[in-house]
Amino acid sequence: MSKQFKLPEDADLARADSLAREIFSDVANKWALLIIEAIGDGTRRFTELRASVDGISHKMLTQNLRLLERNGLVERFVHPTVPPRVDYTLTEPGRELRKTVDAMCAWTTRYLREIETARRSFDA
Amino acid sequence: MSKQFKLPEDADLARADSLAREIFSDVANKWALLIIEAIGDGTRRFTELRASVDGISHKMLTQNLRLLERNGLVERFVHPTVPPRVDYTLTEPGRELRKTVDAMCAWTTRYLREIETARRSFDA
DNA sequence: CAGTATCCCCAATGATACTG
DNA sequence: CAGTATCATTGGGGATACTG
Repeated sequence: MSKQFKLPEDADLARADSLAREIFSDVANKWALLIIEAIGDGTRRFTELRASVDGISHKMLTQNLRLLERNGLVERFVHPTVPPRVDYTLTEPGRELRKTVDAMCAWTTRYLREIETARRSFDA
Repeated sequence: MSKQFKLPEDADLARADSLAREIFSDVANKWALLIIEAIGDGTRRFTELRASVDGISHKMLTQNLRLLERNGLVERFVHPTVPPRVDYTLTEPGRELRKTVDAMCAWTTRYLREIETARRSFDA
């Protein structure tokens, strides 16, 4: 049985393990990863993200931004102006995670053709 | 607007782009990634995977294995025996993707505590 | 054992309307 | 503009039974 997460020898190892699974579930989803990628190394506003993450709904964006914020991957700056302006940036953990997302995107591009071919042969 | 996927200067760039999004959606989901991680560098049987991927249902396992097979990330060896025996292994693209999954798992472990802290402060 | 098929239902999601 | 709240819908996903 391969363990997905290497954990420190800890008294409550089981708790840490379940926490790891929980975090992984939060993070290993399409929208969260695409949002992280969209924020990138910049500062993005809500509307910018909405436009930049293709196909995401208003609700999904807020929901996932809250999730990312709660896990400390994204920082939220509310400008006390009217109309309101909110800027999102990645935190250090967020930036680190982004590196792996970058790798996943690169992987997708790299194997695009192979995958297309595999699909065609499978569908036949 | 940041583009998630860097694509070759291609006549039908748009098509490639939508394909990339599609593949990313297939791949950037919890179950697919955990299955890839569970297969690892070995040869795993259906039942082994079922036991190894915590919380996955019979249905989700078959479904995601088919998806991964269709995209050419896992290979399926059916032994013509009775009872049947089916072995799953990662293909080269699958092994490459696995590296990024490994990175994500490592990230999870690395930031476990920070995230836990962030959550607590957020929930307050 | 591995896989398909069926039923069924709850939760995830979209659409819409409203507020500071 | 950014966000919350509410409602309606659907399809994701579980449970179960059946087959080669």
